[in-house]
Amino acid sequence: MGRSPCCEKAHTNKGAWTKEEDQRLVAYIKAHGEGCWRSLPKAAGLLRCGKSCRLRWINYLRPDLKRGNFTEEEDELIIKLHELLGNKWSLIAGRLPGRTDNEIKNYWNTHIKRKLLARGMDPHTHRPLNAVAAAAMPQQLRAVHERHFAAAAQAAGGHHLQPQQQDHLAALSSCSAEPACSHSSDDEPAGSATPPPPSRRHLSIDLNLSISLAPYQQPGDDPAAVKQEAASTASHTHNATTSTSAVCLCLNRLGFQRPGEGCRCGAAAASSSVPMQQQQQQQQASTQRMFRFTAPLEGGGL
DNA sequence: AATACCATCAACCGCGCGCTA
DNA sequence: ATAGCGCGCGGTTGATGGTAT
Repeated sequence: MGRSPCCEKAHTNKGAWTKEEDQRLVAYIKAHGEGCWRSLPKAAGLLRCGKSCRLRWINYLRPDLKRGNFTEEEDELIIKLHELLGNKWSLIAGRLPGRTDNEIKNYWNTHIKRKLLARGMDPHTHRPLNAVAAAAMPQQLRAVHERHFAAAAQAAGGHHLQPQQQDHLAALSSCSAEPACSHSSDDEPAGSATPPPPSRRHLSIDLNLSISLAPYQQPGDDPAAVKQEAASTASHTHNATTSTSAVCLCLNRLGFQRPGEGCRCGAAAASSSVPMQQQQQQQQASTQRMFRFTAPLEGGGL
């Protein structure tokens, strides 16, 4: 199907925003709230495209934005989340209060990429740049590595994984295919022959992730409904693998717009019978809640 | 002082997804 | 079932400021 332009481009301003435009946008959103970006420019008296207004608000004008440099903790968190999620900047941003996807994306491209390269890491794969050596990792060494990781997960408590889930989790960790753990900090050159205890290596940053079997089922859930939902969830993640196992990432403010989106969170999806106003209130509250994010594991299932 | 080069980041663009008529 | 719309996302671009020569 054809696609209509997002707005009338002939009569819109482009480029940097003026102070007056900012003030108009802020005043309008304060009065009427976010949303309806397409009609907002006209209503607010702005000669801007709706998308441009949205971007300006989200990336620059929102009152809850944290300005200033990224901390070392934020750096490490971004690296870890990128390792898990890839270039899903909005999801990563959901884990960093006050930071926007655009900001993180820019920061990644200008700072963190270089930082990882300096560590001898590939910023895309989070593996050592010497991938040939990594591929030749002896099976025994790999097994030892994975055992370390599983033990650490157990020691961390709360996550009782099936052996194959442990394998999957280990596979998610770049360490699983590395001759030596390369999650080195600046004072630890990559390629050290003896991997330090995984409990420190892998769990030094609490990502608040939980592992569970998909679909996430609450007591009292109708099994048929759960089954149906599992199918729907799989179809919008990675084209429905045959696997039923999933990594369920319980992320605070992961980026979902509605309760229940992406997964059956304990916070519960808003019922369609709930009045619109109540749903909106729930939606607002939900941004401060925990959500679960499901994605099928690589390479099949249990 | 002038110029070139580089780094940063705000903003734009195109596309995909979900919703609805 | 399908077309159209609105929104959000990720990649890219371009303006600007800083630094090196």
